[in-house]
Amino acid sequence: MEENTKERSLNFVEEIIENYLSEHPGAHIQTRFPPEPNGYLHIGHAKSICLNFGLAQRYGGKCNLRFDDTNPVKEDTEYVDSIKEDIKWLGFDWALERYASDYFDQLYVWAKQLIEKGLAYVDDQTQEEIRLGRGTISEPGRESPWRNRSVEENLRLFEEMKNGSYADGEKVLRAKIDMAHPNMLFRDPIMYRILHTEHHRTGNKWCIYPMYDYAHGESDSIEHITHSICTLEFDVHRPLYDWFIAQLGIFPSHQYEFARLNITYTVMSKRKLLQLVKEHFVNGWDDPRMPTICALRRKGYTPASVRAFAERVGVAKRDNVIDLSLLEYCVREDLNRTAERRMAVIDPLKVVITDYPEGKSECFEAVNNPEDETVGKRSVPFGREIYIERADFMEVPPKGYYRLSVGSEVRLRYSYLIKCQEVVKDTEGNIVELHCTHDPLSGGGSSSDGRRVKGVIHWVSAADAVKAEVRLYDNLFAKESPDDVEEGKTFLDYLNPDSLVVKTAYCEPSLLCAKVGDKFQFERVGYFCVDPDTTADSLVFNRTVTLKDTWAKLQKK
RNA sequence: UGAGCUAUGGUGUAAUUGGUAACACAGCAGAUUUUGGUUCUGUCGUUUUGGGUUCGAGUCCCGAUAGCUCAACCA
Repeated sequence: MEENTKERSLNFVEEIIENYLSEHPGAHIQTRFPPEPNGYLHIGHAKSICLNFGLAQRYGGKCNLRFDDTNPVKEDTEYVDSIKEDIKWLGFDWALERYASDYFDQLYVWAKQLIEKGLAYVDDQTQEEIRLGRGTISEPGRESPWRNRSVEENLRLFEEMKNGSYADGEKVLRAKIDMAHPNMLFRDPIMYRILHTEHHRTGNKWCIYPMYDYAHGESDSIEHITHSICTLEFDVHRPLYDWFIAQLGIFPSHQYEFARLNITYTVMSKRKLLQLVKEHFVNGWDDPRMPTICALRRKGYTPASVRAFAERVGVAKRDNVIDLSLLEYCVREDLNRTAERRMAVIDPLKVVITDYPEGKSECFEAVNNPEDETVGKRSVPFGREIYIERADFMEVPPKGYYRLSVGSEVRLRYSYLIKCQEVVKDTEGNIVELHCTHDPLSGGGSSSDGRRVKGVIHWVSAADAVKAEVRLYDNLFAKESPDDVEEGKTFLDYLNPDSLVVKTAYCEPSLLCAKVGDKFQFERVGYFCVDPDTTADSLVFNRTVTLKDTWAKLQKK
């Protein structure tokens, strides 16, 4: 992919890989992206996807997609499908599609081997007893009374567990390690629990299911994963990951951890995202305000922009919070190059060109994309009555304002120079209409006398305007770090009440042909894309991101 | 009986592995511009702290401090 060829220094994972490659001449790397199919992927996963698949591409290796489906109570094929769709949309393809559940038979055999080696036992304690027995962070745990059962008894019990002789929670299989270990995970971790639950792939074949710690390393090993890359919170799991592989004597996969992605003005935890959806603070997983991949797609982000973002945030081990502005920069950078320009008025104010003949109309040529001549030009109709943006007129213009005001002249983009002569107000004093005159010699380009006008505003012919619903999105949260909650509050208290504003816009008629997913720059306003809610007789646009607005910034000061 | 991980401008990430701390985003100022967009130029500002080793330390050593992770039959 083009952005991978750019020169830049190596991140720490790439350094590890280059060392590995130089120490193993002729070897190739194998990575994997291992989501649990229990929810939708978000931008944090996109970073992981770009890392795992990107590394494989860059170093001539392979990357598998492996669903970590060891907990049937939370998982579903619905999520499997959405995950695959998102990865493909991002522009990646996996070598092998695998499931941890593909390995249930092998995992069961290995568990019996560990029992035979005296390294695992069946524990009859209740969940509560096990929890208490584990001790705490500063006190050692206690050994289970069932810890020293014979190999034969453990083997028999484990098989009975598998055969369904026990109810959920009655027994577990535990690794026999060290109940006083400073790493809590080594205090006889649970390897298998009983779950009489149908699995989305194995159906009712199994009623015992392996835990993450027991399944993950072995699954990596089976696939000969050379570099098992995960996020920092799994750091404490690595010794256990290595322990199982060592005890079994199987292919030595190795785990490396990087810091997960955080972005300002949003949350990234699956739990919180689920709550936003379930409690209808947003309209589903693909609500464009969500940080999910499907939401970004719907909002109008391009795969290339998300990839570029993943590349720019870097890979390191320290906790980080990326400025949302970087994500926005990435999508603007891409869309500026690729999105065709159109004119649309979001907050309309009618303008009558009083000296333009009634009933007359004409067309002006407009450049589709100044960054890309190959996409040509289009024709935009003009008439006596047009709409302009309310913000493009001010009765009392502040210093530095060079749009329209009474007596001032502006350029209508691609069209005439107009001068405002009169403001028409309703009985309450609201501006309802502007009366302007035009310079008939200024159409499209130069002015008759070479005078230059600084202000250029966009417009739409009233007679030809196409109405569209535009959904203007802002940050979901009003607080930069909604995860940092003050006493007595929750992250929900920081939701931005204005994260979605819906307006009816007047669009130039060429937009009538726009299809779902099409992306445009509405000149001087922002990037927009056609939402799937669009029907034959109603156009709906999502605002992907605004244009940079230096003027608005100046005004805030 | 606590263990592990991490500390570099506002935010991220680098630093040829001990040799002038740089790049991007954000900010600020200006130029260009029929988008207050784009582009271009300039500018602001950085090694948590205290010792030590060394001609020389962001990098090595020792000690503090701060942040994060771990006590699900979740992943």
